[in-house]
Amino acid sequence: MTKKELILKKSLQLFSNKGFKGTSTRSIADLAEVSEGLIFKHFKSKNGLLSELLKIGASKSNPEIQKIKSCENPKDVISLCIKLFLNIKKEDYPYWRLYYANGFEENSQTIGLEPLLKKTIMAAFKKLGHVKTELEAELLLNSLDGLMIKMLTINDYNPEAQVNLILKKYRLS
Amino acid sequence: MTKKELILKKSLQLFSNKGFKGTSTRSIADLAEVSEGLIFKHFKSKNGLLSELLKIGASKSNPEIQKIKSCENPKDVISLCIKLFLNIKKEDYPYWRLYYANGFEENSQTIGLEPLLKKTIMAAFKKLGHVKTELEAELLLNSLDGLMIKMLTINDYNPEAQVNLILKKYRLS
DNA sequence: TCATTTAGTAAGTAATCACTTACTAATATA
DNA sequence: TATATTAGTAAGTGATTACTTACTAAATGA
Repeated sequence: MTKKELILKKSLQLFSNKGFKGTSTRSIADLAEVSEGLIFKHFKSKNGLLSELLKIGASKSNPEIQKIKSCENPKDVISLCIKLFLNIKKEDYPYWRLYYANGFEENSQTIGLEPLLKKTIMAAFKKLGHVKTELEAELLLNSLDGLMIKMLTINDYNPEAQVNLILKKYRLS
Repeated sequence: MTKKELILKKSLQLFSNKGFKGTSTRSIADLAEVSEGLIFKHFKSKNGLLSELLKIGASKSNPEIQKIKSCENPKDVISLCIKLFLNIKKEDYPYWRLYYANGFEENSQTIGLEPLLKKTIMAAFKKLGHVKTELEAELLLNSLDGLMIKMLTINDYNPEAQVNLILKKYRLS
């Protein structure tokens, strides 16, 4: 593991646990055992480091999202969205925590899964004959966001029972 | 309005918009047009000020919660929980933003409406003959938390259509 | 091989942080 | 009215902040 990768790893850990503003570049350097200057050599600024982390995290979660988007069967689309949680690895929790926390910051106009999946879910509901597709999509996304936040916040929370219940409500199990 | 009240008002505004860690005591003093020292005279520390704000906000929202808790009819309990959003005044949004953002901080083991309403909702579902009352209560709370976060994050978001849709799903409209 | 870029550091920088001190003016209470 | 408490401020405090500078050592490429 290069020192650049070490900085990325340790800063994700700290940002995710103590928050972006609650983490100093000094503490990142200490934990990664590199000089503080190296952070700025590689990422230009603390914000640049954050952007890089969000970019990497997004690209990691992209295949999963793409799989849903390219799905023809609308029932499978809904089903896969609901099951999304079960496929998120523990090691990726810090990224998702960062992603959600970032939605609470100034200026952000969207939060959670909506920008990633709303259009796809709307299309699926339309295929299934629903009329108010936007409202239905938002309802599902709100439920999923609520569950996601719980999963990311509470230690060792197992989302499986909730996932099964939601599947049942949508008659997908 | 006393200077103490001014500090409370302006700090809530800043904490809610820029986050607790993103707000300096200096900036609070500037906005409230008081000396920085006065903040510490009244609230001992920056954290003490935050606690006071959360305490005031909680006491403000308490009557609404108590009304739900003292409700005999289980259908009314569920209905009132869902309609909770419609009764939150725009002026109280900053408090709720602070409350939810605080749930994302270190150490917090709960987030959102769960600590306020879970037991009450479980009891209501039990009265209505549900078996898996905890799962059902969590599902409802997740949906409501998701909606709440959206309402607090997105400017001028109107939750009414979502509220009506959720009421419909629970056959309460 | 030699010049240039890259990885890396130690030791700064000014600005900002939460908080304190030492003080005055107003207000309440006996 | 005398005394004690409270409200309020100006000017600090040392520590920490994100970031820079000036410098090596290693790798790379023509």
